[in-house]
Amino acid sequence: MNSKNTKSVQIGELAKRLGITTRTIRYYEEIGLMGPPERLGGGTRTFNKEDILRLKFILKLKELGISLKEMQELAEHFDIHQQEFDTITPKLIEILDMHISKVDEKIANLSSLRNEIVEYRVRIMDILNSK
Amino acid sequence: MNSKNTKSVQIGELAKRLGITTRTIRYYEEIGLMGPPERLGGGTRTFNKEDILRLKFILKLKELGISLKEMQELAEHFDIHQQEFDTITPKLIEILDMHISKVDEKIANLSSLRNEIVEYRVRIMDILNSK
DNA sequence: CATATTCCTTACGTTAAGGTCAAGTAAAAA
DNA sequence: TTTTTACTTGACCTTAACGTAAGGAATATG
Repeated sequence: MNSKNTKSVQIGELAKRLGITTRTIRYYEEIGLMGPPERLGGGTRTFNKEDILRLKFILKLKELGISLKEMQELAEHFDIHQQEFDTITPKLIEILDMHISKVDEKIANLSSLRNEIVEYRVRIMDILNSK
Repeated sequence: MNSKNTKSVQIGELAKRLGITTRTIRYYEEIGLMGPPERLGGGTRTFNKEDILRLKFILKLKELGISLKEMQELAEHFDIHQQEFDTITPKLIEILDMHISKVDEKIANLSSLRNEIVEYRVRIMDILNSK
């Protein structure tokens, strides 16, 4: 079973739990989003509760459409890195607000795009019908 | 001036007119969207009225959010390739309709994403305020 | 202990739509 | 004619977020 840490998990198990691949987890570590986890004697990664929380947080932000690069910038500002992971600062609010605006903009763009397509469609239909 | 064709243009001029780069035009030819244009003695590409219309059409569809790959499929179905470029068939209508649905879906997704972000934001604000 | 499973690192592949040289010709202008 | 542009092909580069081996070591199971 487990020797020192009561609730540590290996990478495969963790990936399965979260519905992602091991590659994804290693990748997040690779680009500095996850910070080096503890390792077993042989080098096998071990993730504790905190690591898991952080990973879930990352996945949540990703779900919200925030890119990994943006998360890196986020991590620069207030340190997700240094255990103060749950000390959420106004900077996050700021970023979320920016994201809301971005989303609003995208919606607006898509709406006018939709109109254009519909118009174009109408014109084509007219041509077809006038033959 | 011009010897045989009255209104033929070279690639640089055409690119400038349409606000794109020469690379783009060559690329469209490369992937078969444009079909081989006529050439001068030395190999310089020459684009006639028809070529220009086709290119404009491609750019229009691109503006509408249709990918180059989709245009290729489009070209398979009814031949943009063989001068019947302006014989618009119902297949184009079909594709435009598909696109309208896609756009609608994207809008819906972004809307619920927006809600989620706002909710998340509210929760964070609550945490900050309760401190 | 042997085998099966999981894990490790390294590193190239993937997608879209071109961008960016580089080396070499052709055409247009002076 | 010389110089300056413009054009040619070929080939490697770019971004995001991983996918997918390859080859080897470690852990778990019978």
